[in-house]
Amino acid sequence: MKNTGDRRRTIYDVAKAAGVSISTASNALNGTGRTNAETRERVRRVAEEIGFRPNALARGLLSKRSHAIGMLTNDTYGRLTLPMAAGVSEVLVDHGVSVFLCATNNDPRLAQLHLEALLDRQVDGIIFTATRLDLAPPVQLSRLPIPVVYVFAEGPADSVTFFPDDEQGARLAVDHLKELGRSRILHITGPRDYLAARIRAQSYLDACGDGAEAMFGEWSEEWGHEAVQTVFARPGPKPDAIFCGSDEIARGVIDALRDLNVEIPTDVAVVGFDNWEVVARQTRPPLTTIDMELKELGHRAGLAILSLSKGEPVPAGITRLPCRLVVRQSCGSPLQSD
Amino acid sequence: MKNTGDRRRTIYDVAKAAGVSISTASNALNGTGRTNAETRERVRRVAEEIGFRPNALARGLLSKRSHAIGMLTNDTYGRLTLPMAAGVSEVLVDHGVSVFLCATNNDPRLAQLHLEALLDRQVDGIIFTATRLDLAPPVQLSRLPIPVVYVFAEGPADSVTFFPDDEQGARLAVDHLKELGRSRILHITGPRDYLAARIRAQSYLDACGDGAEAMFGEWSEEWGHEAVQTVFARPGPKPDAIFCGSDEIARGVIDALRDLNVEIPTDVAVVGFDNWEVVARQTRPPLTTIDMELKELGHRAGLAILSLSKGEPVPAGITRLPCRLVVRQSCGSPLQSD
DNA sequence: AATTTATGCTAAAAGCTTTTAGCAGAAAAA
DNA sequence: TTTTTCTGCTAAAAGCTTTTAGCATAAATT
Repeated sequence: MKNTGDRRRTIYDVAKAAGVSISTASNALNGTGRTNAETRERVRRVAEEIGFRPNALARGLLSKRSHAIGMLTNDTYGRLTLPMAAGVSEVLVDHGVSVFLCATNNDPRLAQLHLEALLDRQVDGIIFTATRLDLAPPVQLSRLPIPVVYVFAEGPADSVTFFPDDEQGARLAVDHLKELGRSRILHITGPRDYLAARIRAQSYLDACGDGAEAMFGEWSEEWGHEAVQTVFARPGPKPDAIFCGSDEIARGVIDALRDLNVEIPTDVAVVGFDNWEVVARQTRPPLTTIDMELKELGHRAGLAILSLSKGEPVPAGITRLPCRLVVRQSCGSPLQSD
Repeated sequence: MKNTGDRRRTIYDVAKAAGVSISTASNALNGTGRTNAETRERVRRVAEEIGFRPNALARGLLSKRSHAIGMLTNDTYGRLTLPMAAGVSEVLVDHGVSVFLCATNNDPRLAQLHLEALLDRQVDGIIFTATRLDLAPPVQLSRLPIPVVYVFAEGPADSVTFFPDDEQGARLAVDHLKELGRSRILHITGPRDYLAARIRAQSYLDACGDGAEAMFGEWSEEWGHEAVQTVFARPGPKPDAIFCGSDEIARGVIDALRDLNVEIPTDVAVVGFDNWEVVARQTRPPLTTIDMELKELGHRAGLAILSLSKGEPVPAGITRLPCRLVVRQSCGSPLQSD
């Protein structure tokens, strides 16, 4: 008597098969109202048998909660979005909440279209994410009737926002280098107009004090390569460690150092930022780097939007989640499996 | 009289404001039934004014079509999934269809959970995607009441499936090398138990004939590096071109060649596979490679599931979409901007 | 014995939309 | 004039669930 595939079973089918009314069936299944234990069991058994599953549309229509949220991203080739989206999805699926993924391509028309579709679908909330921390969303998200959470993206002043703690991450890198006895630490990072780059650089400067130098450039291997060549070509003392603003830069740095016959980590230790495994694992030697815990960011954002959608209070403002140091072999630490 | 944010406007509000019945309002808005042109315009204007947008839940409940689909993936760090998902989303948003993203992490329990949630939500179809072509889905997808499309993943024999055309892609690479006058072409690729690796290798062998050699190993830079060392250490003629099974391998190959002071492309030309920009653009010289057109795969899968969900016929079986040669500088072609 | 309380169930409404069937009135045909 | 056709609208049903209000019956209290 399993569902024979002709059409989905409804609670009406359950009620009929169990010989009770629809309301009793509903009460029995949800544990609401007053039901005899025996009836309750019977209804549940019957529901199980015929393969009844409540229609989420009907349920959402009534409760005005769709148990779905939208995730708006402007990143399409992103190593950032998918780990976060997976984190969101992972933490919400156990609460019966599904995630609409909307890739806006940074196109305002597309963003507007997606936003309207999400509202029409009565989503319980929206998570906005971007590839840059300081880029405004391509669409007006502030006066919405549903909660919005920003993750890896800047929202209005009083919004709920999650960022990786760039300052702490940078400190983690510098402290690690210092603990290993390095004293002349150089910082090579991305463009100065990226907030994240500025924060990391400032944290590095605060930690290293006099003689510290932050070189801003591009988020590319090429820039890392070029910066190293510049530094090693000019007169004066050479660094014994380089803290890079991204793993890609670190990769360029490592290549350039090898070209110069500088030993890693003996002569110069290198730390990256991102823990982008496919890069960090493949450098020679494998790269010690900072992980931004993207999945955890997704978890937190998911839980926040869940609370907000239930009307529970969530502290507004920016929450910065700690980064994690991933030790590989580019700093001369005791070799350890990763 | 714009929506003041207290609650969403319903068609009841439209009807009242326009002084007509609910059915007339619905007919006017959808162009169904018989309506006077003047009334129709008035209703539409009023709807616009008060910011009415139909509730997708109610609509879906009635029509039994939710205008949403699910995308099931077992890849979480994927450079593959997001471009495809973006392609799907992009092509469907204009048809009013939204996409649920479900990351299964290759965990059958999670996959089952997601699948049930999707069915409860009455999705119109499911797109399954994986990181490997020949991996079975972690959950039973065959006897579902809704259509399923497989993309970059293997489905049952009679299912609708989209793959990149690995054979054509490999041929593209080999032909390109031959046209440039290379004759001793070597193939370095991933593990033999990957279907894609076998297809590409076979295509390469067919095109190159006698003396061709396919070396199977890992999908890693390290393997590319190691393979080159092996080949150049042994006696006998050396290749004048290397076709790599992935951009990562190509990267390792290029590094190893540089270590051996072999000039690229003068002595050896290199072609990759993936057009994974962040790798292919950063090698020195930038890598000529094969693009699998992941976004286009997403487009096609999206259109296929759309047709299927409307009951329109879609040819079953495997459709292989052509790959594209991306010329950069690792083969000695005339330098061109990319 | 008469009244109150508790128990287990059900009918009906609500949530929002689309579709079906059908009702008046006007215009056209007989 | 009477009958038919057409036009423009509306009431009501359907889609599936949860919740509210309430109805019998049995048990407990006065």
